[in-house]
Amino acid sequence: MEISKIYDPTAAEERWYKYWIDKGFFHSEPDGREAYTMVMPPPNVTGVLHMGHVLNNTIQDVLVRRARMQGKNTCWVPGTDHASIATEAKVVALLREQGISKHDLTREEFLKHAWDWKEKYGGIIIEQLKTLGCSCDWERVRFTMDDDLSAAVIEVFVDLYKKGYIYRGVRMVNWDPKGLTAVSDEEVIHKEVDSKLFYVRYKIEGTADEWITIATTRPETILGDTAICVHPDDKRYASLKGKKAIVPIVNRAVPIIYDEYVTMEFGTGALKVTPAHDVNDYNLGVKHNLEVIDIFEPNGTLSKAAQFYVGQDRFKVREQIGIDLEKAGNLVKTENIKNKLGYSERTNAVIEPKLSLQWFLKMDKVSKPALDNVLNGTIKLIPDKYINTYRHWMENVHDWCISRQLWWGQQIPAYYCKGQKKPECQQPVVSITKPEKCSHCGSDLRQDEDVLDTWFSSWLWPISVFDGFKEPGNKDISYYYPTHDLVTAPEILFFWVARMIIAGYEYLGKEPFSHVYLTGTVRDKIGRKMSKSLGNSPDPLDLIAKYGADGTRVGILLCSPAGNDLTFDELLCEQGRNFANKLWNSFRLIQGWEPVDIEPGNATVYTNWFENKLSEQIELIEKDFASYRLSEALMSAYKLTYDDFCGFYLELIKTTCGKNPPRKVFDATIGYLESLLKILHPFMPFITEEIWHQTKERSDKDCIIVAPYPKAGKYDAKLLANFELQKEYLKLIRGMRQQNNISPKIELTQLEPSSSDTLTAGVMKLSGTVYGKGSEGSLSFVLKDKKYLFSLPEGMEIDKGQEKDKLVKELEYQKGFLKSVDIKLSNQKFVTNAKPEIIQNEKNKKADAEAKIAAIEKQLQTMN
RNA sequence: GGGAGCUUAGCUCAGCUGGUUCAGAGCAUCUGCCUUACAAGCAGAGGGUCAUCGGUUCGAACCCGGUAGCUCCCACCA
Repeated sequence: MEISKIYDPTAAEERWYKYWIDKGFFHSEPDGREAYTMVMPPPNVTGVLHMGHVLNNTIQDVLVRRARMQGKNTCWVPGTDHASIATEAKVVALLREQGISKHDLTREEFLKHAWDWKEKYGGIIIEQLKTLGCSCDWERVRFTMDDDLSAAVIEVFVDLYKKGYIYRGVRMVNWDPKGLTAVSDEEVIHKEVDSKLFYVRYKIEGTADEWITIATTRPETILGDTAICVHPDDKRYASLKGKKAIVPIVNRAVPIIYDEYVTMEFGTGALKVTPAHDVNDYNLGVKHNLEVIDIFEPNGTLSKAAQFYVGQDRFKVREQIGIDLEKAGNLVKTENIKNKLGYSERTNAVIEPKLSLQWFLKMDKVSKPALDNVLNGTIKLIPDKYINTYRHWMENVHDWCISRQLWWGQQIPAYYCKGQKKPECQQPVVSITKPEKCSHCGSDLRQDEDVLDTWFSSWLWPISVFDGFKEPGNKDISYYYPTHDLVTAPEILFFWVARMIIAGYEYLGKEPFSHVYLTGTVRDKIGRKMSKSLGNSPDPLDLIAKYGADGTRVGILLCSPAGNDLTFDELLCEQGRNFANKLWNSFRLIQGWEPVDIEPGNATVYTNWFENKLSEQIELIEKDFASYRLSEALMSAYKLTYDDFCGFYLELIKTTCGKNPPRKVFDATIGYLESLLKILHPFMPFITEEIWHQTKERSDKDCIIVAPYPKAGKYDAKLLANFELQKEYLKLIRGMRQQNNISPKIELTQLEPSSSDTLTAGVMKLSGTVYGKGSEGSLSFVLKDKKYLFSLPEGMEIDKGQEKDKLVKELEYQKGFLKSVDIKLSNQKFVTNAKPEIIQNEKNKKADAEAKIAAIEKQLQTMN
């Protein structure tokens, strides 16, 4: 059968993915084997696959596939997240396009639209993950708003409320005027921006021309001012005690208060106080019993309470009020400054601090075990530099604002009495199901309008996907929990990872996972974060179409050390594709061989070598996996295949045996190829499966996806070191052949390094000009301190170079080295502090150097 | 404002307890080859004051300071 020179991934990838699912390789049920469990960080249901997902899910798939090949019962649970703000915003926008306003709909009507939308578009990312080759258990796919999962959320809310960890209160929250909801502290991104500092003077009440000047970046909030605050020690303002200032525009008299909170050095040392729109001002307001005037509507326009500019946007008002203040003679000056503003993570709107009634979870009640168990290593963060960050956050954690003024999500199970006939009626009733009537007065109840923060459902993910709440202690949860690895982005270490750990300890008393692998952020070639808005992210599906899923996976993995950001370049995918093709062609070569029944002879040397090499490299790859250095593991496998197997081993067999290798050699070679395929399978699942089935006839379940992962055998390090020289030699000969147009027969019969003639040949630099003095027909050289003698290919000439210079330099170097060893050995401090074996080591080095010096001197004498 | 980390070849990164396993890998570049597995290939070559200044040491990419640049996290000074 003719096999194509170029490997075409498309057909094979689709075929094998279906095959794996058909044969049930992805599905897991509890059994007697050791489990390997992983839950996928659920992508937003609205999402489409981007490079971050590719990175994240490729890493997960590599870990999962390797575990599966190691014989573990592997369960990778996929799913999607309802992402309340993002999804609701999308649905609202879609409805708007259809001319429907959210406010014209009832909650039920809106939710129906949202669910329709979810059914239609929600599965996209799931299908895309399949293209990438993710071996998830698709029979277990979950959505954070599935009935079971929502029920778990409600149950947890009620439970925490009963424990007294959840409370409702008026607090200053981060208000997103675009999303029209409160967001948590973690969802606010601070950015430095250029802004203007306005110096505004307020007249002192009852005086003709006495003023107090304040500095503010937000002059529009003047309308909500209820005090002026100065430092009690500030002499400039000492005389104003007990007086009042007149707020410009609104002409309201407000008290001048004294508080140490004010920095005397900043601005004018006087501060306007707007308790409704600044956290600090709010605190001052509470302390000094100030009036609170909320001048904004939820959407960021001015409310009636502002009296002026009603209905206009806050930023427009800021401009206008500057002009108006100037006209009125209140504006002293403006200054350009840089300050930091909070932006909403989801909508990018400038966050407005706003007082509102929200639900909170007291974090200090639940966070301790989550901190302790990361610090004591029960849960390992990879890389561990994140431990510090994690600790800092956990030690300073604020209460979590868990209510959102949205409809898409789990509605808060709190019920309020409509009648309010008795004082007790004011307390909300929190319960899993809606009570019929108010137990105090018998009135009807209404449910809290708000939904819970999305993270309030995803923090239960590792438990709820195994029905750990619905059916505590069920077969799945007891078998699969705790899970093993969690692969996610560092950005959500607090949003999600920390909270999952909290929930894990709170509800199961156990960590949800043992290792957290934090991936980097995918950046483009010039270091910018890849994002849709910048348009600098390639569409992963295009990459897969162009380079195959295997090539794309290799491409992203090659540049992804744990925790470091990675600069992605499409070139890497090309490298991946080329590698796949190389592998394919190595198979083509072997496939074209016809073994004969003769004894292997010399070829045994090569098979023996490769066996050793394989063991050495498998051991190395094991180590890389153990420390989660996936790109290193891949690189080792890449070099083993490309350089050692294709570039050297196959080349040698081909040269010595032609198309008819001895059967033993042939069988061994197939075996090596299979080992390589297995090692590569987690990285390149498709091509390896494809070749696996072409090497021989196989039964339907004999697939590489479940083939036993190779184990490292014993190997002879010395033999391998010698062969590295053989490789250099082979390359040398090839180079000679090409450059001199001669064709020496490649015969590597002298595989043992020559022990004689230590320095007679001098120093030869293999990669450059050949220096040497060897006799006709032989060549010796020094590499890594050892001398080797090989037969010289016919027709090759030795270039007699500056041998003497080299030797002189070597001599000087060795003498200098000897001196340093001597000094070290005579150094009291060193000797007293050093371990005995280090001293012995130094002594050996000294002896070596002395021997070399003697040899070089002798050599130089013979040359003179 | 506070904290963490980084800076090694054109690019992306290895480099453990300071030394003779220390200056490495892959990619890219250049040169020569379409040699029957593979041009998505083969052979060869060039390329680094290990950011910078100082210190410790017999010896520093590595340890300790200073400086510069970059990144990230946290934070309620208008």
